Amino acid sequence: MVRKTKEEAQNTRKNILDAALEVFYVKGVAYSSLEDIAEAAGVTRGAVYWHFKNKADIFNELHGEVHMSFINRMNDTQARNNQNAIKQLADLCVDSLLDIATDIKMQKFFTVFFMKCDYSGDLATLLVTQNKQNAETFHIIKGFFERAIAQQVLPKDADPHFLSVSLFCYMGGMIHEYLRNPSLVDLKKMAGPMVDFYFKKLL
Amino acid sequence: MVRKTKEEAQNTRKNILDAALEVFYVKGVAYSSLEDIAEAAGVTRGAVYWHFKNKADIFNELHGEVHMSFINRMNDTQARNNQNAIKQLADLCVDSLLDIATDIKMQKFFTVFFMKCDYSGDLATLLVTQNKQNAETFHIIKGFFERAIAQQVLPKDADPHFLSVSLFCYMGGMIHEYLRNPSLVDLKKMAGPMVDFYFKKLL
DNA sequence: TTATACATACATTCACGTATGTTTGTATAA
DNA sequence: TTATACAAACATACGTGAATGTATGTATAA
Repeated sequence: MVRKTKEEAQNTRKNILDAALEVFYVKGVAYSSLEDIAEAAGVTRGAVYWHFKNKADIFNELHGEVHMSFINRMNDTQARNNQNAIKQLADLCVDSLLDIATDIKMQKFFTVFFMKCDYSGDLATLLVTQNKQNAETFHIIKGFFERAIAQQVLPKDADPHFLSVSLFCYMGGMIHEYLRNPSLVDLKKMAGPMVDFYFKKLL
Repeated sequence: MVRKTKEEAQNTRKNILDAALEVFYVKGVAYSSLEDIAEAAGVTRGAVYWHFKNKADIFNELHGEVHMSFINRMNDTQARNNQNAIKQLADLCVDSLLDIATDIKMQKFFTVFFMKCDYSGDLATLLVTQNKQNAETFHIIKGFFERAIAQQVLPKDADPHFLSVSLFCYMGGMIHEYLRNPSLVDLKKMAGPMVDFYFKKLL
């Protein structure tokens, strides 16, 4: 039973990626074999090697997916640039956090990225990729602050770079701590107040 | 050439731990074999297995060391509890960040913990341990805020729990981002301003 | 017909845990 | 005090399993 249609092939590819996320989440990237992934996807390693070069390739693909969804969301928000940029940015932060707090797949993604992965060997290049993608995210955030200054929502002497860095660290820390210990940082309840706390003194 | 004295034995044990940190930092915990560590320490796997149960045991030991040094520092600061608690806490944060920005061994420690380790399998229990230890750290931080309220440095309606959580996330994010991309978050220069930025909101 | 989309089979490597060997500090009894 | 027994502190050797990448087989969509 082979030679599926192109559509079917794309489907098994997607199944492999979905299965990989699940296996990575449960066993960790380092301890997951391609056999594990294949089994979870209902195929053999042959199929996995047909669609992907190796484990790192699969992991890269997963990472790209998440990054894209976040970039798209940010650009969508940015597109409506008539409103108060600070409010837009604050809403964007809260929405993102609530998304992570709600969407189980997102949680699995970030848990894998933060805690179930050793960024060494083949995966070391991903750190470089992540830095580039973070720079992209960072640049967009900076844009919000710059527009806020132009809108005179922030004072002229506000430092967009500094603000972006601090916000970036704050957000990353929240996501990380939430995933590590949801009972300590209950994002569903605290996302709003936590973000407000950051933006409070800026206005 | 065997049966060293007790003192010598403790020394090789320390050598193994030092070598392990180095190997973990370069190759990642998941991709480091006990042979790698033994070779770096100038011994054989026999010595490693004599002093430690397995790789996870070594990693646990390393983690405990770092945690202890931080707890000690916090308790030392806390002991001088005559001063302004907020100022103490702020100084503590800046000092810790500068320490990490300066001490290469610390950087290797945290780089391994954040990016060179898959917390799965045998290492999964470390997440639980870390949570307990974080709770300890968290409790001490909370104490600072509570004393600040008692000192009337903070208003009575300030929420120590909330403040501790946000500070904890902020600090963790800074360390993580610094290690991932030192050029983006230059801790040596930004540690002071970043911490000030947080505490400014409180006063 | 041919390349696609896999499944199956194979060879190799590597790391792990354990078992065993060896030497010598060290405690104890005579 | 010294001889002796024991166990500490490793090194070496062994067996095993597991995962990897590739090579090959095969049925079918295009």
